[in-house]
Amino acid sequence: MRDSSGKTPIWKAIADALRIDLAEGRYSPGDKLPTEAALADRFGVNRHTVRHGIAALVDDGLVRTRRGAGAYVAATPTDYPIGSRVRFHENLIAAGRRPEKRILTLDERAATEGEAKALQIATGAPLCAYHGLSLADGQPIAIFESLFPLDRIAGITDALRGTSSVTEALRVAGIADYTRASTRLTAVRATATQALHLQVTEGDPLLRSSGVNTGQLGQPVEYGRTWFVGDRVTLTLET
Amino acid sequence: MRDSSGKTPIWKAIADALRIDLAEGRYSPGDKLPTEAALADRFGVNRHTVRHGIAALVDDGLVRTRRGAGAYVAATPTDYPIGSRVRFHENLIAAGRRPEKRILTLDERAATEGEAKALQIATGAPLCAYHGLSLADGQPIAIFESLFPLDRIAGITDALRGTSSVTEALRVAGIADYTRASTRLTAVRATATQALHLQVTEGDPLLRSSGVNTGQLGQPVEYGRTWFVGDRVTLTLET
DNA sequence: TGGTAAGATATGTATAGTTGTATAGTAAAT
DNA sequence: ATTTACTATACAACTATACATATCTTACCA
Repeated sequence: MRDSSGKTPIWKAIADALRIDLAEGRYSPGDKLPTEAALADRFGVNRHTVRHGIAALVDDGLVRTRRGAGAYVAATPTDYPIGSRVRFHENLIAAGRRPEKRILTLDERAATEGEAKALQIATGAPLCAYHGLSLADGQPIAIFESLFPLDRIAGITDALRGTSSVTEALRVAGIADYTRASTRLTAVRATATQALHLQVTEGDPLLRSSGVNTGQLGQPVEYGRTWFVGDRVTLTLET
Repeated sequence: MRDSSGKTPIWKAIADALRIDLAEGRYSPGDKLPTEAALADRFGVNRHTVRHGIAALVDDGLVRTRRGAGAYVAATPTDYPIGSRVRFHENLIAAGRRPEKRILTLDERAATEGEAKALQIATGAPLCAYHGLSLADGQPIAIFESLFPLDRIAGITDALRGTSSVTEALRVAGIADYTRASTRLTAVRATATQALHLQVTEGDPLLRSSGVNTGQLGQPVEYGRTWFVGDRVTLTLET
């Protein structure tokens, strides 16, 4: 079920891009469009694909071509059905919202190779896996998975069962303070399971953040990954 | 023994065979794989079976396909540090990659309300709009739009036409140094046009970063938005 | 000054090759 | 009986290349 909203053919996307250029007044009637070769280069496609796109504009009467000369603007569109241009849903999750955490699973298991590497422990070493859901005003905004090395932080599992707050649980387990050593961000598609928990559609864009928190001695105490719903969250970095 | 582990599907065997070819360096990033027909012939199977195998490699991010062109070995994802000093060329050179910028459009126009607010200028004030494509090792990794207030930085447009490097152009225009004042991140879907330029599929997840760079006096000199391809870039935060 | 020829540039046309998608069918495993 | 893995076929979409044809530019010459 992969975005049944229909894929736009390349030639149409090019035609639309040019239509926007016309509508925004980047070209006036009588102006010469870039050559087919230039456009093909700009869009990174074959000249024939550009020709197809231009043909659509000619068909609409927006452009007129002359063999050997070029393509010239005949008219500018009064309205272009490209839909919403650049859309800003800057839905800041600002202050004044009611945060909530919900535990999905909380268990102890062995570390996989990648997890072990991030936490600087041996593959197969025991860890606590805390998988949960973050909500604001009852609306899910992220799911996360936090992993704690049990060799370093015994009793973290029970601590988490009591509080659901990572900071609080780490304090109970003996880690008074911790700092974020690294953060990595990228965008991914929501899997079916993620989509279910986050109440979005499978394939919707998620902002994935992964990072390691270290204790006062520099030893990794938590490896966490969080998937934010792109529509509902904007991360703001202060520098 | 009808051990299921001994019964590898054909498509998987093909994928593994290709994976070995890649791992052993028989193909380098950017190289073209044999055509599906050729592979089908070589392995003595139907083209669809080969396609299934290649699809697995695409899913792993090892290979990229272009309709009508072929299947190409993908470059490994780029780590992109983002902090108070964001410099495209420096970042990628430090990562051992060959950076490149391509100008899509470069013109001067009036600021919209939102843009004016970000740059702390009056709505309708003149600005320079630089829309372009960023590549690493020839592979597109992001598209961006940078806006410069012309009242503060006269001549930036011509400077950009010459160099395409923001840092260099700002230097020519009199801004010796600048730092990033704020960064905001979220995940969005690629539009048809964005997908076209980035050579991804419409709807693929993009990491959108927007931020303001300020000069030494703290005055905004650039308001930029960048859309990174999730598959090809990981932003790393300096702490 | 004006005309003309040559060359570069640009669109139009043709052909073949490659990937993407859809449909239908077959044999084997569950 | 249904599902799974693969085959077979056809067509659509895009690429790659070559060449034909029209236009523009420039140089040259009378």
